[in-house]
Amino acid sequence: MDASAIIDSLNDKQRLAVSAPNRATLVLAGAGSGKTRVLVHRIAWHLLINRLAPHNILAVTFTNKAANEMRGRLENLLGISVRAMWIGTFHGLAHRLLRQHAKQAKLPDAFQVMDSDDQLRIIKRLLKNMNLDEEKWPPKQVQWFINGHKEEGHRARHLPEPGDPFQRQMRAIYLAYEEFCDRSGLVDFAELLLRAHETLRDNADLLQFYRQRFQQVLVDEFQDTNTVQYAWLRLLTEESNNLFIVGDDDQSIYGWRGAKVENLHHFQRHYPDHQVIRLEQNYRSTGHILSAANHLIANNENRLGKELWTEAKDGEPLAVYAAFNEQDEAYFAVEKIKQWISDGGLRSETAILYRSNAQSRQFEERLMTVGMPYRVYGGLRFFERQEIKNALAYLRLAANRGDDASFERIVNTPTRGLGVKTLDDLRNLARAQNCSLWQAAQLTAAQTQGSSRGLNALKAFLKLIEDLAALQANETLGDIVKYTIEHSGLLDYYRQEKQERGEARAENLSELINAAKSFDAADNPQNLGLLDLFLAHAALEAGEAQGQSEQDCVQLMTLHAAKGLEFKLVFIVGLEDGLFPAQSALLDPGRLQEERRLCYVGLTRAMQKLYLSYAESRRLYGKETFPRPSRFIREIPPHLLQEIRLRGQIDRPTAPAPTFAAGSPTRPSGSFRIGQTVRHAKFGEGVVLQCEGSGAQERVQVNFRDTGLKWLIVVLAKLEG
DNA sequence: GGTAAACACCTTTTT
DNA sequence: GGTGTTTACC
Repeated sequence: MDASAIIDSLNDKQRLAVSAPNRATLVLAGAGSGKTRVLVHRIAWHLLINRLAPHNILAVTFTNKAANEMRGRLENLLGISVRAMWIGTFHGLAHRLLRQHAKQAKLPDAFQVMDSDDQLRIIKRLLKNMNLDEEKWPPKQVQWFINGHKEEGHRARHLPEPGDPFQRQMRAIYLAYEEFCDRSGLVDFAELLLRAHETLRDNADLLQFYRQRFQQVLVDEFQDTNTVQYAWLRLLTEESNNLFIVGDDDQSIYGWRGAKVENLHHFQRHYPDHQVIRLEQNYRSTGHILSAANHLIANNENRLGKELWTEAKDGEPLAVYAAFNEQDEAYFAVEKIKQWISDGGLRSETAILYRSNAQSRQFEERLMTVGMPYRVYGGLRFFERQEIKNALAYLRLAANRGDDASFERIVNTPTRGLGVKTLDDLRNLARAQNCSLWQAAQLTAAQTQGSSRGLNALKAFLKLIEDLAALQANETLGDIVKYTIEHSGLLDYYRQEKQERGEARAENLSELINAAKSFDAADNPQNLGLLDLFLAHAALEAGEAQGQSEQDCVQLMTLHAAKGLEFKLVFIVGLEDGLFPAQSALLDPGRLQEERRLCYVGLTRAMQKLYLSYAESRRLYGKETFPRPSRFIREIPPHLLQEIRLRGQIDRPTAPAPTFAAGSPTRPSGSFRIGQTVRHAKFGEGVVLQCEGSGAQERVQVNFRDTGLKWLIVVLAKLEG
């Protein structure tokens, strides 16, 4: 394979990026401009043209999916395996680093990774220990505080002692949390990043080693990096300047969880010699869709600047549908999808995108009634299910008796007569002795006289865990997991649980056994315990929400989840001020801009046809609301939009949307129908929402497009309609 | 220890 | 309004 094979299939800008000289490079890659392609080909270029070995390259992504895709495409392009190459997520790579250098990282060899759920449990336990009221110190907020500081690179001891008593207490909790994690050998997600950074920073020889090893560092979705992630990258590349980043400031939608778009600006300052390459040719969408997206995003400030273009045709205008209410909106979308199918399209080519998960319900119900298969993204993933987490907790406790979090989780699951009383005694003893719950349990079992129910149960539990631990020394991973699930009593416990749910859980448990049997740690070649790696894998890669759904189905997801995907037919629904943009963003210019970028991401998912919809009336938290159409619709030039009606003044033929009957009944006797479009001399155009009274008392409530809700006396208002 | 009633919550989410 | 979680009671 030679250079031409890497270069030929690319456009000029992509070539420029792939063959760029070895110095800091920023590729501003617009949506659908082939950014993964550039990354993959750039790596191939290093291997074939610059003669680098695979282990000289570090490629970082945010999700496992992106990492897997990159590796797959690379191997496809090169026709060889690139196992020696470090391709992975920030967290995965940090984990790998820490495992290999646990000593320098000041971590126990068998340290365990915990997910945010584990973290929250620990915080709750800690608050109880410290006698703090959860009302006053909400665990979620504590978690947010701790993670926020870790992502900024701050340890509790680095924080100045605040005067504010609330902050001071927060800091104290953070300190206690760190202490607990250290003692239990537990590492949370943010800790992986922070610890990896500190380890390199504080071990000169290690840093030198990796700086020499990673001659090229490539980063995907750079706009999503947080402070520590960027600091870590900088540490590795500030000498060589060989940092190749791909990103799009217009698609930065994770500011709320610590991502810093500013890192793009920092990069330009920290690497003064850098080059910038813009990928602006879009291969995904029609001209009209792109034009709409460009106009929308032009309303944002401080952009690095970029305008997408395409050689594709303009295509159809974007359709805008003003639904009567949320059910009507769902009805509309599903009708259009039915049409798409009958025109020969696939369900899997269509996606309904919404701002918040709660919105999926209406669409699911509608899809269900018409019997159309669909798939909702999001929700609990495999390794996050409680039965799985319980099974893992047994494995972890047996592997590491100091893991109090796991101890708490399973000591009485399935129930074995270890109630609140016994546990409280254990916790008190553990605190008094400053030891783990496990040690406290051992002490109790050894010292307490008699044979109360609780004591026997405790002894049995200790024995069980010891047995499981003995097993771990000798058996294969698959057998360890199998035996653990069976002998812990979990399998029986879930089997006898009510019907379907129990069955599903038992099934998941056997799926876990399968996963263990086929777990292949080849990607992590050190001679570390396979079980430890498996457990870390479970935390770092939570798996899919649903199993392989091979079926051709309509795709439902949040706009966030849609990033990186594309569909021929896209619906962006709930385009209402207060919903999208979200209520809390309306008054904050910074957050409003992020909402706009989210909308931009949504628009650019569509390849052929895009529907935008909003409801004129929506039930929100049990209350009827009359939102106004989203400002984002107004930011798209009218000539790109086409208003669609299924109903309205013309006629509403066969299908009165089911909800009209369910809502307030229309009054055939009155002069106006609900949903009817009317015109007022002063207020302009609007839609009738409610009618009441008759004759001189007849009043109608109208939602005017420009001025919002008004009640009008019919005989006075001179409404046309 | 398991169930029902009361209660809080209500963007977005990957690792 | 709907859901998930804590509390109260048997």
